[in-house]
Amino acid sequence: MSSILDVAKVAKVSKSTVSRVLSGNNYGVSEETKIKVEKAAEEMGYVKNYLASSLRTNQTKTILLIIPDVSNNFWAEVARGAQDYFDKMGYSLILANSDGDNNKQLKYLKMAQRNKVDGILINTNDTLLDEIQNTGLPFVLIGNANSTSRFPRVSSDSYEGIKRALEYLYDNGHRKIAMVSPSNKDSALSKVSNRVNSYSDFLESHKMEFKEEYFFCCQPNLKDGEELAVKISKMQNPPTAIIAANDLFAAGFINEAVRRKIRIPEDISVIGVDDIPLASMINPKLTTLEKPKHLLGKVAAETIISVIKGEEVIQNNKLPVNLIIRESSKSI
Amino acid sequence: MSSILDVAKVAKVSKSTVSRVLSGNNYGVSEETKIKVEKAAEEMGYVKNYLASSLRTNQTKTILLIIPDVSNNFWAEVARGAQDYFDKMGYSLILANSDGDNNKQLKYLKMAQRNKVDGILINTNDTLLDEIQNTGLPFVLIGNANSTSRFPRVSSDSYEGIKRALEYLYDNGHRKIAMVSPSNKDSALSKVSNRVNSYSDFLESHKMEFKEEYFFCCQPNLKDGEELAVKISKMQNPPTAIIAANDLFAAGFINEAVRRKIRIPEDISVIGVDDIPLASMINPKLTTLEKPKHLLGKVAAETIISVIKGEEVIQNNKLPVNLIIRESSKSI
DNA sequence: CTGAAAGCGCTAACAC
DNA sequence: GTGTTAGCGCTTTCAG
Repeated sequence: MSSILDVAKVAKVSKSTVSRVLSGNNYGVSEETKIKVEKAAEEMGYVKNYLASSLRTNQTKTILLIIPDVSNNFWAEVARGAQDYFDKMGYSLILANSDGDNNKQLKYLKMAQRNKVDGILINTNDTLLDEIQNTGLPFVLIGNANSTSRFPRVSSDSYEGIKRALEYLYDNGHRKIAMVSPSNKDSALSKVSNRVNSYSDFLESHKMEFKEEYFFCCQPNLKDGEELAVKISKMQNPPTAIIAANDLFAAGFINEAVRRKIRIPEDISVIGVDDIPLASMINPKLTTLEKPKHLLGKVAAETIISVIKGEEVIQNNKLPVNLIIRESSKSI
Repeated sequence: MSSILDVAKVAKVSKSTVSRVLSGNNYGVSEETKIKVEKAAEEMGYVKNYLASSLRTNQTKTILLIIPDVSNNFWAEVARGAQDYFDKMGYSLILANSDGDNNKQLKYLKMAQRNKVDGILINTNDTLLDEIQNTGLPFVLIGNANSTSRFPRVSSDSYEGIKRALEYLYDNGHRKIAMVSPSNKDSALSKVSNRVNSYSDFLESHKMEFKEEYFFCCQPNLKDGEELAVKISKMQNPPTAIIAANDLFAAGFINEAVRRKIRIPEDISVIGVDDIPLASMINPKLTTLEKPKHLLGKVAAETIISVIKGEEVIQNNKLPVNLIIRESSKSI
């Protein structure tokens, strides 16, 4: 492996000059020597050792991304969006899966300091904010728009999204609209959830009553979707529309509902959230609130680079979500 | 940021002693001083700078993973499997998406050298093998079991898997079994594809004839699956079973077949390949050959670490695939 | 415009 | 068992 010194010898200059040329920092290097150096480096197939460079400059051009799980399509898309942008900017992306576990997140944060990454992109709950700050590293939070806005954060605008979905249902004649909140009842009702806020604000502004029986707290997975279908199939006065926890949940709901002879969308319109690939593959194709997954990753990536550069960034950047109307919903 | 020297001062020892203790390399350090050093480091919240360490030791404890696309569930699972293992071993995982594009792969290979990763995990076609070797870095290939076996490689055993699926269909009375190959006809028939080899070997050993009309070459996606359903719906003598290009393809096939009043599995049994989450969510639930995605990543990770250590590794490690029987297939 | 020299924080001979 | 010293390969003053 040839070093800067080898290049210097071949080009018959000092290694500082080589460094000046090769780091792009060639203020005050004559065009002539510049070419001489570049040619020498090219000829001998020199590749710069970023490790040594980083040790000096204290920047690694590497970002740590901490997400719950890449094998969840949502996070995979976010990762992809981020990596695409980083790649363009000459950055590398270290991937870390936390499963939402605080201990794992702490472990990765520690690693970040040792490995000297330039910044951290993380999806986390509010309990770890202090520790994140204590790393002393630049960071950007991803997701959880409802949380504190003291820090740079990019997430999707669920408040507006849910409102959009409710408007669509309302305009199509629905008045008995059930809402599923992917959180526990306490935090949901304590005004911490954008989704619930959006729901209750909408009801209020449309002179509708908040009914406990149309409000559900469930885990955003297939199983809970199926369970809700069971529950609803037994209701005397079931809703005519439902906004699911997410697409997976909606898929489970539809499967079980159909098994119980509830027709979708004739009996109940269902709207998912996320727009995962599955959404357009099930039958009926799912109407859903599309979250800008890839964009979320890209904007988060842009933001962390801005933070690193010391630029001013938006503290709580909410990306618009989009209602995709497919086959699982209809007017009444 | 405190350094090893600060710790040395506090503990009143030399920095080499500190290094000896903190790098775990404490041969010939008295228990007493060891404790003294550890306490000092702990107190001042010292965190080791791996950059400096790496520059000296020439190892970064970082592996580069080059896959086509994380937002494809198959690769996401592989990435997750690898990262889980690396994490346990104290390694970091740099993620790179190539979209199968040679130029992108080359770019990442170049990066690997500069960033001094300890090794490379890559899914690639055979055209880039020389360039990969030329990096001088340890590497392990992922996937494409049918390709050259001159290098360490881990992939799933499609030959055996397809055989298993065929046996299942045969034992259940099927004699008109169609095969879809996710490659073009030339390479498929030129004995390069494990899948096709497995198919023709099976036919031969069961005294069945290879019929052109039951052999299809398609892209492994939803659209091509739908198209094949159209084609098959028009056949005079359609197959009673079909092994799809993959699960996505199978989903497309089923959707379109049902639309054309072909009953699955009553009229045609269909078997997918991959076992993506979708497989168990569509109706009917898909019988499929499950590839050991997570395991693939894990074993690849294990293997690269072995290669780095200079240990002997299996050159062409084929992981067993598993037939999951669900609802899309039945006996005749 | 270019070179000499110091040093980033760590490890690894080599002494004692 | 512990300290001294010389770098790893680069960037960056500081001279000239």
